[in-house]
Parts: sequence; structure tokens; C-alpha cells
Amino acid sequence: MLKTHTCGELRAEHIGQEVTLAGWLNRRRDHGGLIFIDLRDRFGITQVTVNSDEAPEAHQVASQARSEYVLQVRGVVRRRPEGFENPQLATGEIEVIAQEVTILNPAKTPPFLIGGEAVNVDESLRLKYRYLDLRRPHMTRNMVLRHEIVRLIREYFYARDFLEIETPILLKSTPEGARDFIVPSRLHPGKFYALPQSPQQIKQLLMVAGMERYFQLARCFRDEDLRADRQPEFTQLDLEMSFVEPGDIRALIEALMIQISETVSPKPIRQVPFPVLTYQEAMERFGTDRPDLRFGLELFDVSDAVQESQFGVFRNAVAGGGQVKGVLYPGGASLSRREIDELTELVKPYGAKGLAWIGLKEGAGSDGHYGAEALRSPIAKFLSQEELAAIVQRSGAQPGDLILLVADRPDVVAASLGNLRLAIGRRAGLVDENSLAFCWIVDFPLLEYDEEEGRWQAVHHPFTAAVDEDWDLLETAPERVRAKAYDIVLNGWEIGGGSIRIHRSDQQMRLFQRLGLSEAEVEEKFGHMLEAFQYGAPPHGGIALGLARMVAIYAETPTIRDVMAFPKTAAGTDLMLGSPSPVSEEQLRELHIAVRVGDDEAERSAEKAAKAEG
RNA sequence: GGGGGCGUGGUGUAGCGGUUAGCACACUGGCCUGUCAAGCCAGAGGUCGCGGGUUCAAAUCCCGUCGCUCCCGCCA
Repeated sequence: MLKTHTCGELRAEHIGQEVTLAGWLNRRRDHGGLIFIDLRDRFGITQVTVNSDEAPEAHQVASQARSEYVLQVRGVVRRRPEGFENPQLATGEIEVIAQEVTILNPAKTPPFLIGGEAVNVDESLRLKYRYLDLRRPHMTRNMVLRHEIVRLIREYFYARDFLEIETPILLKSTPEGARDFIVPSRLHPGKFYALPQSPQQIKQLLMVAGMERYFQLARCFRDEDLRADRQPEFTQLDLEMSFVEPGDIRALIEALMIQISETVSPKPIRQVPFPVLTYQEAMERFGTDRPDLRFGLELFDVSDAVQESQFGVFRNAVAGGGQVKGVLYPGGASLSRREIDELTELVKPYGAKGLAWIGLKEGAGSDGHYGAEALRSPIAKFLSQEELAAIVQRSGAQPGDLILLVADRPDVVAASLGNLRLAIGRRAGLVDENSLAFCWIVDFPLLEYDEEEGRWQAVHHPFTAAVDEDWDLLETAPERVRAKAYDIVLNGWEIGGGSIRIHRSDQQMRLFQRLGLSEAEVEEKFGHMLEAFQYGAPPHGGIALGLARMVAIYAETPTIRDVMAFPKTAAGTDLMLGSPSPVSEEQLRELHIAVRVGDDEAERSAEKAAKAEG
């Protein structure tokens, strides 16, 4: 080894020892005859002191060293002079008095500062020079944190008799779900593999194979548009167990998450055991199936109280099968008109046509009456005293508060208010950042109607089992069939989801038929599953957790890119490697592939021309 | 596929019709033996993302385009 110790481990107990360190020059403070070098490696920073009187040759080398030079330093550990300790450094009690300094490799001036205070560097620059970005201490910390969590996960499942089994990356394209990344086959002209969206079918087949307890940190691939919490390539903690019921999987994961939280985070878990909410309850109370339970501000429903209102927007919404619901903005009555307009804008992407609001001034409702002078609202004049009283009472509003209401289809109301609630929580500082709020969401609907395709689709995936007593509704009232599915949510992020699977071929076939698949289609696409289920498939179920989302929350970063070593941009490109990139004509020929980029462009410009004329 | 935001020396930013395009950090040279955001002095460094337009005049206004980013759709 070119070093005897790391840059993070020397303490008072090492005083007097001769050591050799190696690392990067983090910062240099040159006092002429005396040079201080902060030497950095993955483990920390140690101050190296180079004195021209004591080590003239070392001093000569040190004076040439610049930021990010790779240095090797031989010297003696010495206690720092009294009053010169640095309590901000783990090694701050000591310094290494250099006897010899060697430049192992010089470095160009990096495109952004690596040592020193963290500045917000443009992300495209960080991604282009990711190897430098990862050198920055907070990024190194994220990688270490991710590793620690991975280690905990592995140890947890090893200790519980789970088998870690790898599954194929070259898989088969599946008809439903996300868009597949496909891989052409050289040996089979015109045929393709697909990268796994998840090893769902494979892990179920492992259960049929009698493995009973499987887990894997599985790489998954989905060719869909990206988000702050979505990358085309990601890692899931994927597991499957035989002979289990939903509660068994939840208990297993709950204990794991508690252990991870207690090990890597100083933040307390708000509630143990984790609260369990039904999907319906979550939608009604929070407008989302991944509620952030670090604060209250639950939605309230006034549909029944305003269904006969003079205010047409409310009356018509309810008459048309919609709802009128609201959320409270504590202390929001003093918001400027401009700020309220901003809240309205916030709600529009979700389809809400507007936001109705009622601000309560001092003394509002004190005598059971809501006079115009006590309210600040463009709609109060359309509402009766009874309606106002009901709205105020259900919102729990006090003088000084602002009531925000949306009237629309239930899905629009939920999405609008759910996101409005989050915005209010953030703006009003109600979110307790210093806590971990886990919850389970259960009883998801098994099916949803796809208007575009005119057929029922699986909400989760087509292998999810229905709640036992709901099977008979499959043909008569498919919207009421509940799934044996569960999602785990942490601080408003869906970090995982799973289900008990169908393990009988007759039930699986029944569901496929409900989904409108012909027998021929089923045979072609899922024949292997149906056949497998006929050879003694055990009851089984599992779950998959997004590793990066989990780590991002513990790392307190808003994007999973910060906890991935080499993530892609929002457009799915890799700025360091320059991928995706064209391949040679020979490569294409070998794969029996003809590229139609020209055709597509021609089609697009033809469409544009047609549009311009029309 | 749609919408929003951003793009000014290496980095972070100010400037938002007429400035010699300013500041901080980084960088280069010099001085400096107790700093840890070292200090002091001097210096170099800018096609204001790109293209077009409006204007006597554009970093600044308009259109397009590229890149990054956030959101909607999408993500079984």
C-alpha cells in the first residue's frame, strides 16, 4: 500500500508515529516558509504541515502542489500546538509534520470546486464530470450511506434464510405496463429480448421452484419519461415469499425499515407500528395514495352541504357526480391576492378549473353569523349562512385562516387538493422535517377502467390476487374488487409496493379474461405462467422497494440522482459518456436492424406541414 | 406529447434597451512560519448557449433552436 493510514483515522493516540498518507490536495494554505495542506481521501481530511526549515525538499514539492493533485506524504503525527486544534475535523487534534512529499499525479484545475464549501454547481456540469462530483464530500457521503443501507438489507435477509438469486437481464417483452427497452438478437433475426421492468414473473417462478424465500437487489429498466424520483435504470430490493399473507410481508418490511432508520438516521419514526390506511381512506383524507404524514391538514368534504347551493359551480359539480372538498391554510387569510393566485396556478395542472377561497377575519362567526365584513372571499356572497357555517365547521378554520375549495370530478379534486396540501405544508412550515413518517396503503382497487382502450386494466399488475370475498365481483362490479396489494410510503414518497399473487391457474385465467385477453393472447404471452401454476404453485407474495428513493430520503436530497453514482439526465442521456449514441452500420447489419430515423423525421415534417396548411 | 423555470469569465452570480458587462470564489505571479473560507499586493481570463428578427442601438425585447431542470400525461 502507498499509505499506512487513511486521512480520517489519525488521533491523539497516534502521536509520535511515523505514517504515510496518500490522497488528494483538498486545500492549501501557503504561508511562505510554512505550508498547510488538507489532504483528503474517502475517509476524511488530515492537515499536513510542511516546514521549509525542517524539510526543505518536501517544502519545495508542496509549494508546487495545487488543488486535486494526488499526493503521498510521509511524516510524523504531532499534537497540534495548544489553541490550534480544529474541532470541525475528526483528525483536528493532530497534524502530520511532513518529511517527504511526493506528487503521485498532478491535476488540471477542476471545472468546479471540490474542496471547501458546497456551491450549487450546474447539474449538467456535475454529470459531465461525475467522477469529480462524486469526490465532493457530500456526494461521497451519499455513496457511503447507500452502501450502508445495502449492507443492512443483505444482512437482514441473509439472517432470515432468504436466498439471493440473480435473474436474467435479457428477458422477454411484456405486453402490459411500462415501455420496454428492447435488445435485438443477432442469432435470431427480427427477434428481440427486453430488459426487465422488474423480475416479477421470474420471482414468482422461483416460488413455484420451491425457493420459498428469495431476494435480490435487482436492476430494473423502464423506457418512460423521467422525473426527480424516476430514472430509466434503477435498483429495487425485490423479494418474494411462499406461504405468506399480506401481514407477513408488511411485518417483515416494517422491521427492516425500522432497523435501517435507527441505524442511518437520527430522526425518530413518528409511529410504530406503521399506520395502515386503506386506499379509499388515503384518497379521501389526503387526496393521494402516498400521503405525507409529517403534518395534518386533512382534506374535508362539504359536497352534501352545498349540493343545493345558489353557487352554481358547487351545485353543478355535485349534481354531476363530483365533489366539493377543501383544505385549510392556517393563518392564510392574510395572504396577498397574488399569493392566492399562485395557489390557484398550482392546482391547474391537475385539471381544476379554479380555486374557491374564504378567508376568515378577526371575529368571524363569533355570534354564529358570517357577515361580509368578517370574510374575505369572492364567493361568500353566493353562499347561505348555513352553507358558510358548515364549510367553516368542517374545515376547522379559526379567524385568520384561509379555506381553499375545489369543486370537480373526484379524481381532479383529489389530485388538486392533495398537491395543494403539500404546498401549504411546505409554505406554512408545517412539515416536521425532523421525523420519518411511514405508512402502509392497502386495499387498492384491483382494476381500473381504461377509457382510451375501452377495457379494464390491472392497477398493480395482472398477477395480483383479489381479496378473497371480492372474487365474485370480478364480472359483476369490477371496480369494487380490492387487491391484496400494499404500498409502503415514507414522508410522501412511495418507496415500495407489492402484493399477494394469484397462484392458481384457473383464477389467473379468470383475471386475464376480465382484462379482455383472448385465449390465444394469454397462451402466447403468459402461457408459461399458467402452465407453471399447474405444477403445484404455492401461495406466494412479495414486494419491491426502490432503493434510490429510500436512500434519497435518508440523505435528505430532493432527487434520486444524488444517490446514484452515474445517473442520466431528465432526457435520459449520459453527459459523461455521451450516450445514447449511434452505432456503426456493421453493428446494425449484424443485428439485422435498419434504422428509420430519416423516415420518422420525414413523417414529422409532413405532419407539421399538414398542420400549418390546415 | 404538453406546460413552467434557468442558460452572462473556470464556478456561483449582478446587470434586464445605450455600462469600459460589475462582484465573489477559483486561477497565475510575488510577499508572507500557525493557517484551517489563511492574509496582503499585482495580474490574466467574457463569441452574455446558438440562429434569426425588431431597433439608430440588444446580454437586455420578439421568434426559433439546443442544453439542463421541475411538473402534467406516461410510469402493469
